[in-house]
Amino acid sequence: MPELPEVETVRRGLEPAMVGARFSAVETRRPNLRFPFPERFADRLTGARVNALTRRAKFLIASLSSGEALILHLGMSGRFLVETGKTATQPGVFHQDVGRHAAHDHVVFRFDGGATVTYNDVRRFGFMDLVSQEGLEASPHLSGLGIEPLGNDFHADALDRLFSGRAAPLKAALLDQKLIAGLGNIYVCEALHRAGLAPTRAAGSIAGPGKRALAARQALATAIRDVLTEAVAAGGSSISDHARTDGSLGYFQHSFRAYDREGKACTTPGCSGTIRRMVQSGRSTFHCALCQD
DNA sequence: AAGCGAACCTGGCTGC
DNA sequence: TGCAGCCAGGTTCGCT
Repeated sequence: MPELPEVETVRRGLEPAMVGARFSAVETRRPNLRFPFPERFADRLTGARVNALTRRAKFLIASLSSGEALILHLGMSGRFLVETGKTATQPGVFHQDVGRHAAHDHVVFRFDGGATVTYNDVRRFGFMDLVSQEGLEASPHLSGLGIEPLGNDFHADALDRLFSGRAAPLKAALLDQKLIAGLGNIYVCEALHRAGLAPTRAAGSIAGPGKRALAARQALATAIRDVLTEAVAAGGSSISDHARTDGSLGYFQHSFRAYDREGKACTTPGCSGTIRRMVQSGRSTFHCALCQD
């Protein structure tokens, strides 16, 4: 499910229920997700108040009154459901379509105001960790992350610096969280299509002093920022698993120009090409061979 | 060092 | 209807 726009959508959904609230009870229904839960996970959370809920790349970070920070990652299929005290008796879309969801409810956070936040993750690639707030930036999960693509430091010059000398294809370089943190398969495909750049092109080819390289990295920086901003505004993309915290669906998938459009006409104005699917480093790449080069 | 493929895990869809 | 095979938003590990 979740790339940056989906994680940001989840953050905005969790914020009103969690920030300012105190954990009254925490229930883990299995010993691990992708990794084991940290020692005394429920005990360390219970009684702590959430001071802030922020996002770094695809990570959610809850700053706690205990001095610790709760790090959350949704993996491929992680989702949260918020039930406020008032509507707790009203089943949401989230649990409506079968028991499959309840079967994969792995963690339940209860808050003193009566709200419940349930974490559901079919494939269990997500994880949760607790670290001290002082050690947050240096923690193994966050320390190696690259720049935020929606941050002020992200622009064509940053791409020049990051991609210089890189032989890896643009697709792989953009997926590398150590360079730019937050993009995933969908938005890399979409950004490259918007920028008119072939996914197979060497990342280093858009670095350096040439005019064409400069134009290419400016186009790419703009495309990345635009597609992420539009996707956040749409509440993310709902392919199969992603849902917002109230169970409703994001709708950016209706705006895809390349991803999952194999065989369909390219939508670039004036282009008569067709979207093709190829595999790069084990992931599907969707692109137009005519207008991306 | 960088880059690629496999592994982690479950479920949905396609095709025989 | 059943079953095998492929595919899925991410990250990490191990082998070139």
